[in-house]
Amino acid sequence: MHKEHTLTKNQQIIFDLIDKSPEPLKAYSILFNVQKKGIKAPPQVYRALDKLVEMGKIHKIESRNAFIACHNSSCQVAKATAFSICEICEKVTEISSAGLSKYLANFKDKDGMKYSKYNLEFFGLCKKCR
Amino acid sequence: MHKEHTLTKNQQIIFDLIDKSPEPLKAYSILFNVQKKGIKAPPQVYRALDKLVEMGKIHKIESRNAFIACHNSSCQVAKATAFSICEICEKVTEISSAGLSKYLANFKDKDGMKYSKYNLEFFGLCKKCR
DNA sequence: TACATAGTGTTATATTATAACAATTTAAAT
DNA sequence: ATTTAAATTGTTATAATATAACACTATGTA
Repeated sequence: MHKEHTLTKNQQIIFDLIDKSPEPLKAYSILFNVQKKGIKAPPQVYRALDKLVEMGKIHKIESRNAFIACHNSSCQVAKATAFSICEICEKVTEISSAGLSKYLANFKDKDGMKYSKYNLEFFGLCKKCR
Repeated sequence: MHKEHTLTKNQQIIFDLIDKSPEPLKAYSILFNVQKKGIKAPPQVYRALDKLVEMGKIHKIESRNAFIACHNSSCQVAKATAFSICEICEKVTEISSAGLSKYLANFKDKDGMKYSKYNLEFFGLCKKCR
């Protein structure tokens, strides 16, 4: 178990915004929303995002270039992420399934290779959109 | 079984390039490589890429913004993709594991929802890079 | 033929992300 | 407390990725 990270000012501002958002946020949308708090330029946003991702506080949804907060308190989630994405309303939900994460964490390819990290994105229609 | 797609001129040029490449290619790298063949502007490349992805002839590696040819003859691969990515040399391999695809195709989340499509990216070190 | 659909060529621009460098803050170590 | 190293910040500029919009051409089919 590693030390709890304390967020820096910019990290905290940006994390709070993402954490409050019901949907994944894109970097420039974050930028526009935090300009009133003094964060004026893209590198400030991207640096904070990078650190937050490293810490596992947020995750990047690769297929959408957007970021959501992690609500999974597990330490491993930064290295083992799974999401469901609705192709209509774009709602994104982090999947936490012990079965799934166990299966993937133990998955070995043909050469017997195991992996240290994975990201899985499922696509379909959410309940509302069916 | 749907009709075999015949590739159009631009699609064929771009598919051939990707298919011959040992590594994933990025859109602008493709563009530079096909300019001598008369494909001069980004939209021509992106349009061909979009169609090729739709057809399942190539896949996009989301975490890398790059494209590789599908060598999996299965019809389902466009909707069910898994890759291993070496974090040192960036080698990318498409994983074809019946067990894995069966597991994921049948995966249901907490709400009992099934998904029509998924993309999985594993990260680690390949044999050479360990 | 004529009509619809898909593909092409082109210019411009939107969106996403990083390089580079100076200044400041923080943490830790004498 | 003072110094030092490391991390963070602020800033400008620019790179890299991707799409909008519109005119035109090719292809398939009624």
